[in-house]
Amino acid sequence: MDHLPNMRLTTQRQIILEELAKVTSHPTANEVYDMVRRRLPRIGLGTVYRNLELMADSGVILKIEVGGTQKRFDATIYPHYHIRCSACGKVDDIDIPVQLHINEAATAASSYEILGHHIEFSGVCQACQKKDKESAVN
Amino acid sequence: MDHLPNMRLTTQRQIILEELAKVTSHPTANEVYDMVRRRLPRIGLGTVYRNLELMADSGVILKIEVGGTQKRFDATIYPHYHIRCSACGKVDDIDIPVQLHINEAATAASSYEILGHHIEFSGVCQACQKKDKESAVN
DNA sequence: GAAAAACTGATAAGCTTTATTAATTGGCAT
DNA sequence: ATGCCAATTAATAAAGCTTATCAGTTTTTC
Repeated sequence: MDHLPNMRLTTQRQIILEELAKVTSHPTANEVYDMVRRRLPRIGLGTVYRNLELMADSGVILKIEVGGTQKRFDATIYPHYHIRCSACGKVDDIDIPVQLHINEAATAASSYEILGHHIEFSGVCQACQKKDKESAVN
Repeated sequence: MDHLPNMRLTTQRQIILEELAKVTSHPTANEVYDMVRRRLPRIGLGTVYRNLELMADSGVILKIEVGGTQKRFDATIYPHYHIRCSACGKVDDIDIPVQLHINEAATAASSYEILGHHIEFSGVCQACQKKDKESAVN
């Protein structure tokens, strides 16, 4: 949120961003760490955490805090919603129109100063639907 | 989600539910633990976690997984949305109409089997708005 | 009333995230 | 180019939240 005074463009930062931009899954910090480590084997996990957090604060990437215990990150920063598989925990984008009007409804209904909203759908992904059918046969 | 074979109504379970029903905040497991411990000083934290999880699975209470790292619980189980203060992390209910239509939109837009959705607003609560103004004077 | 099942409390273990610190690096002004 | 200094890094420890384990207890069932 704040101004970022002298944010250096380090190798680590560049590669973290590049790797995150490669995928459309919404990796956790640890998953990003695994991806980046293939190119920078000596990078520390703390560096990945720190930079993901910094980049999210500066708006370069998106931090997604949905169901489940872990934070996830996304290089796609335009407003969009997510769906999370209740079976395997996978998170995908879901392409429905952004519901601008509900922020106004929220402003009217609450004493908070509204900053925004996020919608998270829950469902069962195709892979897990298949698994369910198979195990139902037993 | 599953059938719950012989779920006993233990003292611990009753008191956890009673204490949760007393508040409209959305306490974390640890906060529930603190509340319950005033009446059952020897209860274990694991028991609180286990029972909150069980009751959420059986639909008696609601498990809320919003921004922030901790799970929160709510004795109010009718569908409603939440707002989270980005400054202090407090979670409140927000009373706007449930957006039934977006589940259909999601079904059309995705290969997932849609189970439901949740909307989380982010904002600044009144207490934190005051604090902001005070510190802005400095 | 005995056997089976569910549950508890205590504790340990697991996993994610944050903090600490000495060493290194990138950017800027000489 | 060179040197300086703040920002950054890697490594590690520490912290925080949640889940697993298990012996002992309570409840149910027959």
